[in-house]
Amino acid sequence: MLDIKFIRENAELVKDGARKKRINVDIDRLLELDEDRRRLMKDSEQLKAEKNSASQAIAKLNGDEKKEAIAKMQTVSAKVKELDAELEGILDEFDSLMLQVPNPPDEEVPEGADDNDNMEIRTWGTIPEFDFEPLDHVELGEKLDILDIPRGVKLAGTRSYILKNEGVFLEYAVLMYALNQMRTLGFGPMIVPHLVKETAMIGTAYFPGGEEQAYSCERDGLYLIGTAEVPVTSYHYDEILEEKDLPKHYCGISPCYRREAGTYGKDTKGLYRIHQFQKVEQVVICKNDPEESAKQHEFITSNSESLVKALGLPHRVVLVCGGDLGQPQKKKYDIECWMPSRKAYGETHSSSKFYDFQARRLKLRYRDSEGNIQYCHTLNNTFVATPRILISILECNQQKDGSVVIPESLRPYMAGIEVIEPKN
RNA sequence: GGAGAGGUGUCCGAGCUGGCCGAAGGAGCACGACUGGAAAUCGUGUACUGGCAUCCCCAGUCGUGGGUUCGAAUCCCACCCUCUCCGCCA
Repeated sequence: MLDIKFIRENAELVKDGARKKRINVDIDRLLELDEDRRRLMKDSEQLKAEKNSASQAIAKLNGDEKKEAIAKMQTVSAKVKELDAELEGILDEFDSLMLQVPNPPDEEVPEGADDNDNMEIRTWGTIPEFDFEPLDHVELGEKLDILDIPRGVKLAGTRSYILKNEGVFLEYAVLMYALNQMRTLGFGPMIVPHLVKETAMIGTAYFPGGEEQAYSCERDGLYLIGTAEVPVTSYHYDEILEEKDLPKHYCGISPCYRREAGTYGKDTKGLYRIHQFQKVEQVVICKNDPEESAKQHEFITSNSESLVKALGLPHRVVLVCGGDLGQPQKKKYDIECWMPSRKAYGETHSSSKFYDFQARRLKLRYRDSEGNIQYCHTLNNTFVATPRILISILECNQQKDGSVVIPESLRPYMAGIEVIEPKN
């Protein structure tokens, strides 16, 4: 959510931002409603002021005088009610429009319609070439007896899977390695609720709009998180922090649940797009300052780059174009790791900068050095998400004999396993 | 699942027989005094949101939404949330 004042004073910028993001929202209508709203508020408030001072006086009156004054006030009250009713009608439309206005993207965000127009910023590593016919991760998983998709589907439907044997160790090794790195980078880890209230979903700007993507537990009014970003960013919901305590660096580790509604037929093979995965997520809460936000954004992005480097995975960083940005983001980098079976880079990380867009909804504020209340800025980035990252790890590290060599950095967490040998 | 208690400012906590209550008191924080410096002590200030182009003033907010009233933190109704005890259970 943006500040209406900001929209009023930067109408063209906001309109242009919406255009760049390919989001349709009637800013002119919003501004029109804003004017009506302020006019009605002013009128109503003036009457209320009259009423307030009159009722003070009434307390001191007696008899007929009092009766007269009361009668007079009743007509004023009626008028106030009329104005407020009119105001309420306007506010409904005003509020819903406000929730739809997208955060205008940064200047350097490229124009574009979808992920094909994302801009490659840098690449790392050399794309592996095999002197044998490489397998994809599904075939590898079966041969190594670490992945069983058919039985996962049997139990839980499409986009389900079962990791087993060394696959389990590999997944937890990735997570434990990530947690370890997070610690040295100064991020405080959190295990958070996986079921959250609607306020957290709205506060982080997943709702309204993303309801279809979330699993909901109707009976309890709770939603399964699609990322730890939701509970971790909401951690300080409705709080006023002290500037000296910022920035806050947190990381959440959690399973993530996504319905993937509307993606039928897309990425149907293997572990790329699934309903349930695990993730270590970086979250930053910092002060209201574009420079600081930009600095933190580069920081969390480079953190993840160093992780995939340590795993030895060839990857690239792309700057996400306007049309591929969500409503709340100011700017977003994706990190994409090489996935041999796709013969392409596949998104493994998503690094987002929000400014105060989420913080406004979350009532997440801080007191600055002058004692003024400010909305915080928030950012987040995947640190590692598995099993998607396993696609790269397995496929890039496969050997001619069908075995997979575990990256050096993961071995301390692998219970002594250095190579996963084929069983089938 | 059964029974009860409660939701007030950055935090804790009074008020709840309706009227200078946006709210006592304490903690915290800020500034000042004291000090070589600090602690302690003393003094002053300190809720949020919005309107106003913002020092002043005005409106709203004591879980949320309605209602009663000239006037509600205080009375009534509905909903949400939290806690305690019992039961069940990892």
